[in-house]
Amino acid sequence: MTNSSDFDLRSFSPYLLNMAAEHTSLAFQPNYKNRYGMLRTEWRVLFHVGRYGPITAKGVCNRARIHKTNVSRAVAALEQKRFLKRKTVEEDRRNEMLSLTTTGNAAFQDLTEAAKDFDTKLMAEFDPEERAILRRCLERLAGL
Amino acid sequence: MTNSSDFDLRSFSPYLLNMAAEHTSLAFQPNYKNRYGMLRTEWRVLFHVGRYGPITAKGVCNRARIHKTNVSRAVAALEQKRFLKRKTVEEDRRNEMLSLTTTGNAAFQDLTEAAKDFDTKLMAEFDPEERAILRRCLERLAGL
DNA sequence: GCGTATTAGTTGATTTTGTAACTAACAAGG
DNA sequence: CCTTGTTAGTTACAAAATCAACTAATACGC
Repeated sequence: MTNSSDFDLRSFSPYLLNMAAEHTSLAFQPNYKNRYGMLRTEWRVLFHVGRYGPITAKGVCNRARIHKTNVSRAVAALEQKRFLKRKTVEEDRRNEMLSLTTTGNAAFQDLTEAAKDFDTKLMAEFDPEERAILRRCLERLAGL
Repeated sequence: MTNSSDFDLRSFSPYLLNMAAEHTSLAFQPNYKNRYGMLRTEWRVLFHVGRYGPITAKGVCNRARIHKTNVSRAVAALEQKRFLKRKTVEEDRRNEMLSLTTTGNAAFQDLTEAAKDFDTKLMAEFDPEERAILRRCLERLAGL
């Protein structure tokens, strides 16, 4: 009974989740990689700045759950590519407000549309209740 | 209408999947990391060898969808930790059959039990139909 | 005010992963 | 046999994520 031969890794949720996450992320990757030369982290930061900005790097960390060193590097890269600009907050000079440039905003709009479409196609395979359950489960598993 | 302010990254499945995958994987990590000093890839390879072995590295690649370089390194690490042994197949000396040592098998049994328990606890939050739907969706999204 | 603690953000070193080129063993066609 | 092609697995190199130590600015306690 303690025999492990009845346990398949596919029954192990973290494993399945990783497979699904990798598979879908990889499928979306060309959108930001080929067209804008962005990394996954950069696209995520760009999204958060576009959607919730002006916002501080710390704010992005909290919302996106990305470590501050990675945010820092992504911000530097996005700034160099002229997608994003920063402005020190005078009341507390430790903070920098991040916002998108016109170019950055265009990319953001474009990628957001692509993401919407991508997601719609992905979810088209499931019916509405399934989608709702899937989403609820994932949010819960993600600790949101 | 083309406005992106109504689109939250939490509505984007690849993102949600990544969050859920990271969160749950991180929660399980101590089991193989602290107790056996293994990396995630090593634990996955150990599992596949234990569950489906004797098996070749290539076989692990296919089943586990891990790239051969990573399997190669994980096998080397597991071998050094005396969890696994290899034996060249004499009929075709390109192949190596991988199998667990006694120590490796003990770790495998132990970790498999831990994985079962972990998954049971994770899934306890959902009712049976939800679980079934979740699993079906994930398998589909993972391209299985 | 002044020493200490905190916080935002950056930088450098280490580790891990991914990519590409490589070796060794075999297979197949001539 | 001997060239060409293919497969299993390794190694070397580049890209990326993680971790720790650092700077700069502010807050707090006395």
